[in-house]
Amino acid sequence: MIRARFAPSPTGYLHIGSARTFIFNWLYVRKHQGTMVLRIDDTDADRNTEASLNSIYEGLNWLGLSWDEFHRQSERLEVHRKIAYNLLERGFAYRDFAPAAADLEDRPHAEGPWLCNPEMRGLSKEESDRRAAAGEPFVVRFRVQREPAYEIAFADEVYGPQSKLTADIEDFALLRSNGMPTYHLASCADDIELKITHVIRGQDHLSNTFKHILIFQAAGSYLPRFAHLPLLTAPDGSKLSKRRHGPVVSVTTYRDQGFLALAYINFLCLLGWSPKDNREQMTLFELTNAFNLEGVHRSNAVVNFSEADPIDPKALWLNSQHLRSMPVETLAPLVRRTLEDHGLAPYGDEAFFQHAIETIRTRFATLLDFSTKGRAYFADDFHIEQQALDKLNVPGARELLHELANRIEGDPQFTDASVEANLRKLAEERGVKAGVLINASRAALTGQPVGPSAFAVFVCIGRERVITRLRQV
RNA sequence: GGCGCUAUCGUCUAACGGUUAGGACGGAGCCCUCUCAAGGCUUAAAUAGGGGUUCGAUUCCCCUUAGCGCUACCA
Repeated sequence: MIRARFAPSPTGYLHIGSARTFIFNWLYVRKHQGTMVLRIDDTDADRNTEASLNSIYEGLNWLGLSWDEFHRQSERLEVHRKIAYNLLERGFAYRDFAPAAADLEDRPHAEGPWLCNPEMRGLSKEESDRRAAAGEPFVVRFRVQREPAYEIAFADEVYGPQSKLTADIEDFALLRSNGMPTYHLASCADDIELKITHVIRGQDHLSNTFKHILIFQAAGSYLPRFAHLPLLTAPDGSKLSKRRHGPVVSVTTYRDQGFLALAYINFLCLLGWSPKDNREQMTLFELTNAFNLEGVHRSNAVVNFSEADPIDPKALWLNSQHLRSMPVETLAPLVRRTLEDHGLAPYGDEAFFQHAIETIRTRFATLLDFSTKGRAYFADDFHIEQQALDKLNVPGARELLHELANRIEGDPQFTDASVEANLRKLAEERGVKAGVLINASRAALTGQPVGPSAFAVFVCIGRERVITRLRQV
């Protein structure tokens, strides 16, 4: 039985890279009928905020992918400490009474990495116990075996065989001087306790995995399988950060930009993974079936955005593809929600509503378009754009539209074909090009210079409103 | 500095050691057309550099270069 976890730390909103990690975990778990564990890694009290936790939920909820178990590390501190003290007891760890390095920059890197403080590492048990009992603060460090040094090896499901000498691993901290566990300890302790079988996470942890294996082994635990994911970067190859790249790194931005959760998931999946059969647009079902760790890349993927164009064009394209191909019954509630969020109460019944969506969806890229470019299809208080105005300002156009309204009023059929016949006849009688009248009609009816076939628009908007709008210009 | 990872069109990616190096986004052009999309067709665009191994390297090995990650009492 597969058990995988997504373990964000609440130090910001849900990051686009974290979202992809969650999605890959979810896909893997669902494909193998396993258990998805959501674990909040909040052991760093100084940096964690409740606001950030909420924003992570917000992002996760929008994606709409569920989890089966939920845990918070801050509520599991005893589990972590128990393991740390067990390691201390058995000599796999020791107390370091040296004060924390005040300034990291001071640490001389010239002669290689810092490995340990030999004085502290060499402290006798009696001495260590005595100083601890006297209340001296200390950090618990893992005693990495170096004499003889040996090679730690594991096979990453994505990156393949990995190995590292213990001589290159520093005595990392397990417990801070305030008694809180570090990430390494808490993560491994919980992975053990929660019986996690697959650790699927960002590649930034690839080299940390050696430390984790040390902990797993010292704790006498089985080893989960590891799969590391390539990182998502900015176009210049740098790490995505809010400070430098702004809202493009937050999942909620895409939601607010009118993205469909599925399209966004689809887009994220294609970053660092490929079904290898040229498929691009895929449903959740297809993604779940196709997903495998073999298809995951080893090199980082760039999220393609710029200041002028903050959304990756491919994401936008994928969104428009889903927008036009998903079942209209599924899309309709999302559109309604978007309209309502923008203070619009769409008129008409559900059939009318869905017909309007069908009429315009192929030329929209996001849900937001329905409330802007598509406003006239759902409400009467739309604004006529300048370019549309230009089409209405053609000499004689308004009079023709008024006449067209009269003829439509007298048309018992009011179909695509009958409206077209009426319009073309009128144009011919008055010696104007049909196109001019067609464009003017669309402008009057929708406030837009462009849009669907004008005759489809007539039928979509409905006779009463068509007549009213044509007479109003 | 040390250790680790990575390297195919601008971007996302495909290619049992043998392909005219394929697809998609974006770009350009054409068709369709009442506008704009959509759709169809065409087109420009890549194996980082150097050595090996091999009859033959995008593919395997080494070096260089570049990028990224870790090297915290952050995760």
